[in-house]
Order: sequence, then structure tokens, then C-alpha cells
Amino acid sequence: MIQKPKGTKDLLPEESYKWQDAEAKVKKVLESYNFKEIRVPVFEHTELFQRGVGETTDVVQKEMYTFDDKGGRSITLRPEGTAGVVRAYLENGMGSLPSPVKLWYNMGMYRYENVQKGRLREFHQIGAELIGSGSYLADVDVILMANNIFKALNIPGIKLTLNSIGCPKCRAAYQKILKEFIGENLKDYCDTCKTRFEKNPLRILDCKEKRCKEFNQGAPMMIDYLCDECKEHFENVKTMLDSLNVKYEIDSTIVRGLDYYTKTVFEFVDEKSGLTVLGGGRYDGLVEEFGGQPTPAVGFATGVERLMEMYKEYNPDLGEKVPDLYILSMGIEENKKALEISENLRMAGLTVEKDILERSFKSQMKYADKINAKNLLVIGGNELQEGKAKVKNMESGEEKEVSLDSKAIISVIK
RNA sequence: GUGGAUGUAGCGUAGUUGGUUAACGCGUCAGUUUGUGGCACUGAAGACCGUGGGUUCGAGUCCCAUCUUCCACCCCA
Repeated sequence: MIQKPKGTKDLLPEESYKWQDAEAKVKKVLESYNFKEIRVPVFEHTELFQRGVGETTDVVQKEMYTFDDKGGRSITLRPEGTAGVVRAYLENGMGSLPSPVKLWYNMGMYRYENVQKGRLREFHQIGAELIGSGSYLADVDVILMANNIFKALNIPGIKLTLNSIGCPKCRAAYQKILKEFIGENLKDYCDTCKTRFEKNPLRILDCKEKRCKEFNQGAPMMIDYLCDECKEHFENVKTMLDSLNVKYEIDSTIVRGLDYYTKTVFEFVDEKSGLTVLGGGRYDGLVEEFGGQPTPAVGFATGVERLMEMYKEYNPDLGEKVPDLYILSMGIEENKKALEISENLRMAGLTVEKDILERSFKSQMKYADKINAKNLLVIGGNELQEGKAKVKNMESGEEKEVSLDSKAIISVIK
């Protein structure tokens, strides 16, 4: 028996209709801000992610599905969406579109990780990228849009956390200060922190090790060393959110695991599970890094699987689509009539089921009941002769007489 | 990558100190005398007991390996 690869999931019909339901609601929110959908390749040149996401990140270092294709090119299954979208933005000359360019996507992502609660190797993200505005107003729009997703999905208990990790200029200056603070103590930090010290010192503050945490007491925080521009930007974002009564918490330990982030970063955390359901931030340097004109941008991505767990929890009575009609028939002439009518009704947009197993009358009845058909139409010898039949409402048991004619039947069902 | 727990029909479970044809519920299919479902009854199909080795006269039951699933660390969505 061949099993699905570790960390993958089959999405069965009983689930997929719930996904579609939620996806439609999220799409509506994104479109209310006039974001347009984009779809990019599942795989890209490995270099794209190395340069975009960052050589030192965990995602690039140990979580990518990378392989050489038959032409000897190094290919990687996308571990996140932003790099590919920005690449597509540049490759298709979208910089000459009216600015800002607003794109959203719903795509599968691939990360070679150990599987756990809310963590898969193939998972899905719905994301949005707003490219071409460096204003704090863009940050605010994107955060509000993310916030509206949870509202539209009727998901409570989500906490918004904010931080600013500055720009390359003030971050470099801060890292120097942080390194000085750690100084002699470095030898007593955990091993991961020692490597972080060289690669990404900001992450040291995020360490869960007890010893490291103690050393980190009183450490200088990035947020206190922002340059004037970054500081003003962040203040503006906060002020605007305050004026709109959007609750948030400043969490100066949010660093984000992808290197392209600058200035504002944020996470929407499920307070119950502690999982980050949505994460994002500004990435003002990425377009330029990929060879474009310097272009500021902000975006976010939300994990669909994580979102769905909550959506189902808080919306337990999501109804599955049921057939409008089951046509019961036996005999060649009757089947012919059943086919004729069912085809007409389907063309008219109704969901119609009929016998295709040549089953007995009773079995067809039971089946119609099991699939929760709303109505039943019996076509037998009598009906054929008289040109009339009864449409039975399966829930109430009520029967209405109609002529054996598609239009008449539709009018009774609707 | 490290540590812990799991794995018996589609699903949920039972399988006593290793011993003859692996059991039950739900679900599926059919029937309960000729055209009206949900209930009940009867019957049927469906499991090489995750996989591969090993111990043994004999293993679903013991040992090893491997895979999956779940949980923790790490990291993230």
C-alpha cells in the first residue's frame, strides 16, 4: 500500500467544501481592497529563495525541497510566496502598472520540517503583497485587511502583535550595540545563539533557553534604537491603529524568520494554541535585491490549514451542498425520460442525481434519502403514460403533481 | 536534526500469560413477495493485524529495523 508522503494531507470532499467557503470569504475581503489574484510557479530557481528569503535563515538552510532537474538546474519548491511574487512583478514589468500594485495569492508551500500540530510539509498560504508604497498608510491598510479576514471568518481570540526591526542602516548600528551587550557572556550562551551571534544577532533575543533568557535581561531592544525615519514610520502606524481602535501589543521579540523584512513586522496569534496564524511585514529592500528599481512593499501570509482549524471550531454548522433532486426511474423508456429531464435541469443550474446503477425501486429510495436529496421525482410506467408525475419534498414528505416537463419541474423545486 | 508515544476491515474499537477458520459497532451493498426513504430484522462484501526481518513447533500478541501519525525542542503559516 502506497501512502502519502510525510507531512501531506488529502483534502476530502467533506473538508473541501468548508475550505471553499472560507476561501470565498477571504477573497471577498482581499478584493474589497482591490487586490488582484496572482499565481506563480510551484518551483523556482533555488537562487531566488537564497537571495530573497536569506541565506542564513532556517527556511533556506534546512527546510527547502531542492533538487537538480534533468538539465542540471538547481530547482526549489517554493517555501513561501513573496519571493516568487516579487520575481513575477519584475519579470512582467508590473512596475509600470499604476502604483501601488496589489496582489494576492492562495498557493501550496513546501517546507521540509518535522511534522507537528499545525505544521505540515505541504501547506497552503493565502497572502497579499502591496508593492510600491513606502507610506505607513500601506502598513495600516495591510494590517486592517488581515484583521478583516478574521472578522469575515468569525474567528475570535486573535491577538495582533507589532514590532519594528528598522532599516538596514539603523539595524546595523543596533546589532553592534547588541553584540557589545552580549560581549563576554557569549561563551555561556547556547550553541544556536553562538551561531546566531554571527548570522542574525536579533534572533538571540528570541531564544527560549533559560540561560540565554537570563543573559538577555536588560538587553537593548531594536525598537529603542530605530533611526528617526523608522521611528516616525512606526509611530504613525501605531497612531493610526489607535485611532481606529485596533488593539495590538508591541512585542519587541518578533523578528520574523525571513531576512527580507524591514521596519514594521506583525503577527496575528491564536491565543488559545499560541500559533501564529498570520504573519507579515514590510520588505522595502526586496525588489531592489532582485534587480528592480528601489521599491518599498508590505505584505502578509496566513496559513490556510491553521486558519481552517479555527474557522471550523467557531463555525460548526457549515452545511454541505445537497442535490436539488433525485430522479427515480426503472425501465428503458423511463430511463430515457429521466435522462432528458435531468440533463435539462442540470443545464438550468440544478444539482440532479439519478440512477446509474440500475437499482431496485427501494434501493433508489434509500439512496435518495442518504444523499439528502431535497426532492424526489418518480418516473414509472404510469407517469410516462399520463405525462404527469409527483415531486416529493423529502424533508416534509409533501407531494406536488406536475406535468413531466423540465420547466414545470423546475418551478416546483424552486 | 534530537527526544517521547502510536499503528488491527472505510471509520471507531476488542483481541486474556504467544496456540486452531482475527471479533464487535458504525458505514457500504442486497433482501424482508410485485411503485415511495429515515426504524427494525436478515444476509453479504470488506483486514496479507503499517512494512521488512528475527525468536518459536506456532506471533496481531515477544525482539530488531524501518515507515506513518501524534506530541515536545528548533523554526514558522
